[in-house]
Amino acid sequence: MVGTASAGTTPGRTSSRRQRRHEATAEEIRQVARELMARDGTSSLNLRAVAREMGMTPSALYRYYASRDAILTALIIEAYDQVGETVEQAIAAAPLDASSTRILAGVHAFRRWAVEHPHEFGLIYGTPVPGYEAPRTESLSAAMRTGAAMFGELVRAVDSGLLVPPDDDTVPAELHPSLRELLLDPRAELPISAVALAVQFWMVLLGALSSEVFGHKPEPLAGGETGRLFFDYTIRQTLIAMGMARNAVEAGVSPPA
Amino acid sequence: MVGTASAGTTPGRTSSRRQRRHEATAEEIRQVARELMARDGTSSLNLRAVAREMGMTPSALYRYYASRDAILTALIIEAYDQVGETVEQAIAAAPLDASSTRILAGVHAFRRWAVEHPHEFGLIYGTPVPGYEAPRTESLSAAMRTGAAMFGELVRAVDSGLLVPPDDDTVPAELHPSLRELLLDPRAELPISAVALAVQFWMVLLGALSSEVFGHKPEPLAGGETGRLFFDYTIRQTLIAMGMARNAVEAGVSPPA
DNA sequence: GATCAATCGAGAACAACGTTCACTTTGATG
DNA sequence: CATCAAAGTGAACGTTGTTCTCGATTGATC
Repeated sequence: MVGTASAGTTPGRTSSRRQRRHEATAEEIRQVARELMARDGTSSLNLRAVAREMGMTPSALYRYYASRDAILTALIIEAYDQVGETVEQAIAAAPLDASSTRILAGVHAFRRWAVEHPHEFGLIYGTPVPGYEAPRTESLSAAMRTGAAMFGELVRAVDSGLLVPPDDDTVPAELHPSLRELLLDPRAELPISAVALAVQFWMVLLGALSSEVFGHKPEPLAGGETGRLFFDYTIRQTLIAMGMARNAVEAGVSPPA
Repeated sequence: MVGTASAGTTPGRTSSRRQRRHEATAEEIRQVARELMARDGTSSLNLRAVAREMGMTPSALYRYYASRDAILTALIIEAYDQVGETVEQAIAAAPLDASSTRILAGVHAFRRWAVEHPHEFGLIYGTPVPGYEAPRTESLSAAMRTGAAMFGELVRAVDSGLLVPPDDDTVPAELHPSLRELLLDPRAELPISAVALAVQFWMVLLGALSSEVFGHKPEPLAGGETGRLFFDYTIRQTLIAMGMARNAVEAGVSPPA
C-alpha cells in the first residue's frame, strides 16, 4: 500500500528520493492531524480540514493513507511509541538506588505525558473509537512498550528484594493459569502473586490517569498541582500495599513538576 | 423545548394524553438508539438510522430532541441512572453483616452492568465524545449516584469499625483542603484519610472496569469468569490495603456469576 | 538529453450525515 | 363544528469520507 521496497539501483537502499519525500508528506499529515485534534478539542479527525490546512485536495491524502481510519491507526501507533519512549527514558535517567525513585520517575512521566496530550491519551487508553480499528499485530509491540517498561521496574524491585510479594497461595488458584500465561517469557523467576500485583498496579495507574484526563474524578483533586500530589500519594500508597517497604517508598523522590 | 406544562383542563395534571404519547415516542427513540449503538458496535449515534428504524423521517425526530447531542445526553443521563439504581439495589439487597459482603455486592453489580452494557459504560466513563456534551447541572446528580452508593458503604464500614483508615497525617498536608472540600455535607465524622481512600477506591474500581471493558488489560485476565475472579480478587486486596480487617474481607461473599 | 512509467495532485462526483424550513396532516379542545 | 398546536413529510443545504478520471510532475533508463 504505502511504498514497499522499490526496484531501485541499490537493492539495500530502501529510501529513494521519492520515498523520503513520501514519508515526509505522510508525517506532515500526521502532524497537522494532531494539531487540529488538539485545537478543535474533538477527538474525531476531520480529513478535509487536514487537507485544507495543508493546501491540498482531500483526495490527495489518499496517496498517503488508504482511509481516515488508517491515519487514526498511524496516530495511535505513534502515540503508543511516544509515551513508551518517554517513560523508558524517564526510568533510565533515574538513579538505581534502593527506593521507589525509578518507579516514581516512570509513572510521573506517564502522567505528565497524559495531561499534556489528553487527546492522544484518549486515543490509546480511552473508548475504542470505531468498530475495532487497531490491527493488533502492528500496534501490539508499540502498545506493550509503556507497560513493559513499568513491569520491568517492578521485576527489578522484586529481584532486589525491595518489594516482597505475598505468598502465591494468597491469589485464588483459578487465576494461576491465566497469570502464568502472562509471562510469555518463561524465565519466570517471578512468583505468580507478583504478576497479579503488576496487573493491579497497571489498573490503578490507568484508572488514576483516565479519571484525571477524562474528568471522572472529583474536581478538587483533578487540578494541576493538586492532581499531581494526589497521584503521587496514590501511587506510593499502592506500592506500600503491594509489599514494598514503607521506608523505601518514602525514600523515593518524585520528579519536579 | 420538550413539552413544559401545558394549559390543559386540569392544571395539576401534568400528563395529558398528548404528553404521554410524546414521552412514549421519545423513549422509543432512546430505545432504538441504544439498540443500534449496540448492534453496529460503533458508539457514534446515527440519527437517520434511528429514524429509518422507526419508520419516520429524520426531521421528525427534531420534534422530540433538539439535536443529536441532545439524544446522546439523554442516553448518558439514563445510563447513569440505570447503573446507579442497579448498584443501589444490589447493595440494599445484601445482608448488613460485619463483612465486605455489601461492598462486594455493589462493585459486582457495577461490573456486571459494565460488561453487559459496554457501549453505555463507554458513554459515561470513556472518552468524552464531542467537545463537552454533558450539561453538568442536569446530569450531575445522576452521575454521582453510583459513586455515592459506594461511598455510603465505605462510610458505613468506617463507622462500624470494620474499616479503620490510617492517621490523617499520613496523607500529605497539601491535599487536606481539597479532600475536605469533597465532603460538601460537613457532617464530616469521616477522617480526611478515609476520603482519600474513597477516591482511591473509586479510581481502582474505574480502572479495573475500563481496563476490562475497553480491552486495555492483558487478554488472559479479561475473559468472563476469569475476569470476574480477578476483579473480585483485586477488590478484596484493595479493601485489605485500605485498612479493612483481612478476616472481614474474606468473610464477605461475592454474588454468584 | 529524450523517453516512459510511476507517482502526485486536482477536480468533479457520489452517498450519507446532521440540520433547517415550509408544508400538510392530525387529533384533542373551545 | 371550528380551531390551533403538535406530529410528521419532503425537499433542500452544507458537511463529511471516499472514488474516479485526468493532467502534471518527477526520476530513472536507453
